[in-house]
Amino acid sequence: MHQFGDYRTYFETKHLKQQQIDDEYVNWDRDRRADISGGDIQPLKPIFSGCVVHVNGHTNPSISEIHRLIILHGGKFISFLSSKGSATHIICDRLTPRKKIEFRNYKVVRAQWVVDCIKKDTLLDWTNYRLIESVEYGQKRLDIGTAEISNEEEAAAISSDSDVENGFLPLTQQKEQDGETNGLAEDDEEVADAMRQVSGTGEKTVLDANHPDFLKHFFANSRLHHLSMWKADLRLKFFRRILKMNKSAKPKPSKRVGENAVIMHIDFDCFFATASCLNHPKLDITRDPIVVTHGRNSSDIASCNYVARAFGVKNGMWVSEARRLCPNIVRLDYDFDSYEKYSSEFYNYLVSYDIFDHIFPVSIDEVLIDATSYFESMEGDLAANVAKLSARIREDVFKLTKCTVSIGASHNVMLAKLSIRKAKPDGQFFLHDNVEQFLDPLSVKDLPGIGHSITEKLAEEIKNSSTSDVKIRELKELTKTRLMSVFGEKTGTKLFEYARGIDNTSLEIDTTDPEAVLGRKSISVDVNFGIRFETIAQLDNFLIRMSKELYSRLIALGICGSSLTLKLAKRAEGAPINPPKFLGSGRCEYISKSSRLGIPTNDWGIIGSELKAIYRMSNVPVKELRGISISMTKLKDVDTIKSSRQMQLPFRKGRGMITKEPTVTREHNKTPAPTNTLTKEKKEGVTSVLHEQFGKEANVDWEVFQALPWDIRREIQRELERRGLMVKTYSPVKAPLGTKSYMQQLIPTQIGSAPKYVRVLETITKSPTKSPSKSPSKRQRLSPIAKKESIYEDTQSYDSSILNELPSSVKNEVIKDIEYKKKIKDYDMTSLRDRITRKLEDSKAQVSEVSSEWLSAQSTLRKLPVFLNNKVTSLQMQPLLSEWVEMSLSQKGPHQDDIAVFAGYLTKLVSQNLNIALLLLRSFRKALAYHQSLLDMNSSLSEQDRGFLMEGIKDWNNNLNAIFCPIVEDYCVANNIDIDL
DNA sequence: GCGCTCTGCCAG
DNA sequence: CATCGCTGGCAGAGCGC
Ligand SMILES: Nc1ccn([C@H]2C[C@H](O)[C@@H](COP(=O)(O)OP(=O)(O)OP(=O)(O)O)O2)c(=O)n1
Ligand SMILES: [Mg+2]
Ligand SMILES: [Mg+2]
Repeated sequence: MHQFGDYRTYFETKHLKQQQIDDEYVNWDRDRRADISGGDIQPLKPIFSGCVVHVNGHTNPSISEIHRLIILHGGKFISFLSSKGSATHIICDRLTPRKKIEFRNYKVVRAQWVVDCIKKDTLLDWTNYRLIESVEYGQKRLDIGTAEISNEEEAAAISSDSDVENGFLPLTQQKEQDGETNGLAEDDEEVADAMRQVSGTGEKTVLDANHPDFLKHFFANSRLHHLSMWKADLRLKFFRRILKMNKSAKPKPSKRVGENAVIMHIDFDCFFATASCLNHPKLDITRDPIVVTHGRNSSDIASCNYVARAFGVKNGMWVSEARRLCPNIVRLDYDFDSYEKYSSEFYNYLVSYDIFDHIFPVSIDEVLIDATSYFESMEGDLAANVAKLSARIREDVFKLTKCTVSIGASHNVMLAKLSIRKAKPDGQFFLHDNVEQFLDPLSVKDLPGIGHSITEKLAEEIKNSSTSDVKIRELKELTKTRLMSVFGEKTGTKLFEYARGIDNTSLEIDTTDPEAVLGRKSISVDVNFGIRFETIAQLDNFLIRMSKELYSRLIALGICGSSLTLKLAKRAEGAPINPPKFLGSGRCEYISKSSRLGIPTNDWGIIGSELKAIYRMSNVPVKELRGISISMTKLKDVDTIKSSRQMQLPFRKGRGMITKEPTVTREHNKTPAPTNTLTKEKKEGVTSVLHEQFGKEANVDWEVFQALPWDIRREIQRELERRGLMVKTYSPVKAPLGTKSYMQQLIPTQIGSAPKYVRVLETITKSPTKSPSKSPSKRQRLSPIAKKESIYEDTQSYDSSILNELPSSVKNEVIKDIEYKKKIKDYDMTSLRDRITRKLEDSKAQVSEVSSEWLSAQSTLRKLPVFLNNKVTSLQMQPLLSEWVEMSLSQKGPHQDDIAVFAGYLTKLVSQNLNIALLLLRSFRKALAYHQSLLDMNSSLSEQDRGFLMEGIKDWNNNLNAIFCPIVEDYCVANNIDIDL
């Protein structure tokens, strides 16, 4: 990879340079024409705006001519493909079979297209110039059916082996006859090189989560991601709409339940299938069995039409299963843009009615409407009126979207949802009388909110035999008490009431709850696809990318959270290493762990560090990971945080702030993208503040510093180092092992006889484990502290040094490793040790040894002199405290003198810098939680050790809760600060 | 009885 | 090659206080 890394850099640089040259050329040309025409120039129409064009092989006109034409008309030209997807069009007059597959996801178009576009002065439909002719799909037997290149290419790819069985004619491709010799006779050597990059080993396609662009790529293609995002957007939009309407003093319709209420449930029929099918006029949604999917076997079917359903095909089913049921199934590609478009038409139409009491978006293709008032105000027969409105809505929506919707109506939400099942497809049904007869024969599974598990459990409860599906008629025979004892209070009641047609769900969105103003209670990023890691470093990188994704979403909403949860999917016992679905998660066991951050944040550095720390407490080997979810709860509005006493914190506002590396944003996100410019301004601002402070004193506001994005922090840190205001050795960037220096401060010479320090020697040494000469004495073994420091190197962001909660965890892991090495065979531990050794080698630092006497001398420490040392800043305390906790644990807890000293210190700190105080308390909790978990999972501890540790942890917790926490709490109460310890 | 964490369920 | 198994809310069990 290394050699290719350089190669790639070369290309990237070259790429950037070319854009500059292109821009210069465009300017030059404009000036030239201005000269010719005497200043009065007609700017060329930017017909290729948005196009990124790449030329492959020999073309007519030539590559250089195309290059010129494209850039003069507003397009971009790239002479190589740095990664898939960077070009929007590939211009090519000949295509080898190999290239055909390589370019399957591009719009491959003949050079004449460029010429004709300029002739017509407009961007012509590229499909008329596509290199490969459209496939005929007159017969519905075809296993394809899209006009998109990708499917044609698929067809071409499989034609050789399965054309007979699938019953379609291979494409006629005389072009392929040209073969390699002709097609690859590149006159542009650079292009050839670039192509080798793409097709060779150097450039990997986005496959698993290790690729830097995996998240972007994955989310761009994930239907479930789209569904979730659309839903959240809609909820927010309608929530805001209600807020606005309430403000404009419009009396909100009173809630009505019972006989009068009319709830309408409107839902597109097989939405994705119908919408995608509209891209293919030759297909008939009412006759051809159609599914929307990515792949051909273990790929999910997002939506299938009603023809396919007649065969037993269902949404969510795999293609292989569907094909078994219906061999002639036609697979179509997703078209998320068009789904969004149709949905938008639909919702705008509904809003324009302005007669409904409530409009409640359920999903992109589905709403619940409370039309009680409207029908109350109508004359005549209710059923007739409902039918009339339903028919009109269906008709109008079809005119707008060419998609059919169905409508179910009844007196409550549950019955409306059931009614629509009867209505579909392309129908309507108003359930108003004979409810019991309607319900009785239905399956319990049909009830909304009652899924597989509950149904199964109920089946066990009712019949002795399992699985046969329980009808509502049978459900009614169970008493409410019985249901509640089996399913719990809520679920039991729900089952009981639903069976009798009772449902009091209101469509009204509660805007009175102050918490509801945020529109949500949690926000999360989940990935359970493509998760395959070999090393913890890969995982760490991915966690950072996840954190950045979460950060962008928090920023987009202008919120922060103070509780973070990491959920891991671990390959289930007995599940195959490679599940049937490529890069899927397979059968998994789920483990979740949450952490209170103390104060709300959206900083990805903090989030990332925290996640790494949580993971390390999880005891799940990286190789076993199949999925990762992170989620923020206890959300707060950024403005609320700002106005509530913690103003000094530089929390980012709703928009316009972003770290240097722009984070992935959802493609459909309408929020204006934050700009880098603002970051720069911000950064300069911060730096100048810092300059002022330098003038006064070397008094860096660590609190502010801590809350900054890591890149800014690093910049400031460099500045501080330059000015000698920050101990350089605290920087893992420049001196990874340097933190040893504070160990020297921490443990002064007064203890014991002939103290031996951990020292970092600058000498370059290959093998740190074999350096007896530099050792003060005794047997050689790696210092746990030295190991700890080397771990820091794994993290690339500066925040990990100052903010990381991890140190104590990892360090203790290592200590445990050393102490109980013989007893522990844990996979993770071993790999951790390897990692450390390797890291030490990499860092080429030689660490001298700590004798066992020295270690035991430390554990008898009674005071931490650091408290008396004014030179140690508050933040630098953090790692020291972890040391303290750990040392004292072997003594069944901290010494009361130490507690008193720290309590005194804390009392002062709290008024000076609350944030740091909170951070320190958190360190304690973390360290204790970690030790606790070690204790819990390590069954090989001796009873004595266990007793010591248990007592120590208990004692610590008592001290923490009885002494330290009240100090902070009292201060906060006195100053009216809202905290969450 | 209350609040917290963790797990499971469900829908689109 | 494949494939793109997300996300948020609610309920319940279990635990500490
Ligand atoms: N397991 C699922 C369920 C749904 N969807 C997507 C595709 C669906 O088209 C869309 C809407 O979901 P519906 O439940 O409304 O299903 P359909 O619209 O496809 O069918 P119908 O509503 O006619 O039952 O959500 C999905 O991707 N995966
Ligand atoms: Mg639908
Ligand atoms: Mg739907």
